[in-house]
Amino acid sequence: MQEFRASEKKVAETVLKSPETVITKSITNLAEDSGVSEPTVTRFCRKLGLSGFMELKLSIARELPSGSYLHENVSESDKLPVIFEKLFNSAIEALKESLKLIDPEILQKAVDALLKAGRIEFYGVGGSAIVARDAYHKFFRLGIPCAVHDDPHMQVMSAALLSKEDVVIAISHTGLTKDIVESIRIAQKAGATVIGICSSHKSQLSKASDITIPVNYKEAALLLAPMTSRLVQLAIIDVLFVTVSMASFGDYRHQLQSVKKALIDKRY
Amino acid sequence: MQEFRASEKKVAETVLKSPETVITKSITNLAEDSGVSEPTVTRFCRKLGLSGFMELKLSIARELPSGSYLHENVSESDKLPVIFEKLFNSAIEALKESLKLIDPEILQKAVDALLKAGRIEFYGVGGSAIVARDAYHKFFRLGIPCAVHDDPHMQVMSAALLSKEDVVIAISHTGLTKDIVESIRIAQKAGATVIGICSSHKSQLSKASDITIPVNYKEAALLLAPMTSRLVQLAIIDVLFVTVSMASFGDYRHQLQSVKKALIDKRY
DNA sequence: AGTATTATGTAAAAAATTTACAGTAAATTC
DNA sequence: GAATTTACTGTAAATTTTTTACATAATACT
Repeated sequence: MQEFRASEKKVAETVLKSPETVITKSITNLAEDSGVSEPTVTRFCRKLGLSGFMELKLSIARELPSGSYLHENVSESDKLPVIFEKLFNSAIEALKESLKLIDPEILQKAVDALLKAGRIEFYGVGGSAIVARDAYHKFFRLGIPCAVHDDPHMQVMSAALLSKEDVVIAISHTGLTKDIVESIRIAQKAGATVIGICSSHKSQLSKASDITIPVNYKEAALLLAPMTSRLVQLAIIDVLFVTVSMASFGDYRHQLQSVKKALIDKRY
Repeated sequence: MQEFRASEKKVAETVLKSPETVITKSITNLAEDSGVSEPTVTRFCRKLGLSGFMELKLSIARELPSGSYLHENVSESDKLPVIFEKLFNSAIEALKESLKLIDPEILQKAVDALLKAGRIEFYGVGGSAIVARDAYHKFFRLGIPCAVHDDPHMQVMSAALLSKEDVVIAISHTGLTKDIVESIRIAQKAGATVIGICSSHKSQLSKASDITIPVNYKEAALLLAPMTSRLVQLAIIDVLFVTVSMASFGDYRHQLQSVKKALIDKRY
């Protein structure tokens, strides 16, 4: 935005105001609406690294969500096909947004901690317990000593036994769950590093964690928030897991394969 | 496709062959590549319900995945930012594809069965146990008698006790897990309706189930398949849950609210 | 087999986008 | 403080792209 000249800023504002209408407009239209001339619009596009106005429209179209019913909550009158579409679309949007908003640097920090970890514990209660369990189910296969606790009492007991190299991954949608925050405080006292996964930057959990991975804090459809943010959380766990197993120079490869082999007889 | 004329089919083929290149082409280009004239391309667009070629390009751009690394597997040399992008993109693609491929009619059948259910049980082992548990965690809040079992022995015992109005939701990524198939056979013998959620049309689970919800059978990146299909499974559970709670005329509304209230003291 | 209808292409017109150029405003230098 | 230069923006023309109108070829039906 700083790089733009006065007239180009006008164009930028018009585009940002309603990107979805720009793609239907012609360059003359957009120029008029912004109070500038056509070549200015072209110059604006060039400055964005695009070949011209045509490409601008195309790249806006690509960014734009494909479905209808965007950022809409489900309502009681909705029938299944509509709920289906709304729900899947908001999940897709949440993942897209996270892809933009989550800083890979933070994830890398989390991975670094996990690679050094002597022991990894996953804490979550209620709905977040599922995510914790999923994480456990993955990391456990690498042969790293792991534990998952959805019982706050087990969490505090287990946390007290951790040591300096150990890592706790704490999951809470709101980041306001008292039990979880208490558990990680104890883990930290014991010297462990805490990775927090939650939806709010300002929550107790993110303040208390050593590394915070923020999920979906731009959520629009409130009713669907817990569902979509949980999908994002799971995807983040996947990223951490895949990166950890790749980063350790194939050390874990035969660990994973032996686990896979053990399951063969369980299938048709 | 049937509606198209010979020359229009040529255009359709060219577009389907590589949609991503069409958006960079001009109408003359596309006409040449398809061996037809420009107006034919315009006519083709009109038949699709679009105003012209311009709109075709835009709507293709909208459909097209935003990220790079499409349908690519993660490889050992990948660093975290790349893994992050690949994983999230394949999750997004999987959801988009499911949105197109899953027939709402089938989901509706599942909902109808669930609405009539006197008791709902969720079965899954290994990685799918997480999905089953998540489903339980949702439906249980509606006040419907529910159970989740990841232990095959518990599954068969519990299944034997079911009756005609009861429903089992069985989850298996491959659909080939012996234990699950055995469990649902017993549930069916007891008279229960079985809803199967799995990735293959031809799997044992889908054959054995009364209602099969297929997930992601067009998967490309094999290594990521279990991760992405699990996200889709969870999203489907969400759809079933939301539809069931909406469909019952708000009956469940205060059930959900009392559950919510019960949790207030657990937060800051 | 001839007529009618449908399908496709050619050429011209219209629309949209870009380029070249000119004028104005601002900034820098003397 | 004036002059010159540089940067910014608009006008008009040229080019490209897309669409429309019309003509011809092909197919089907009587």
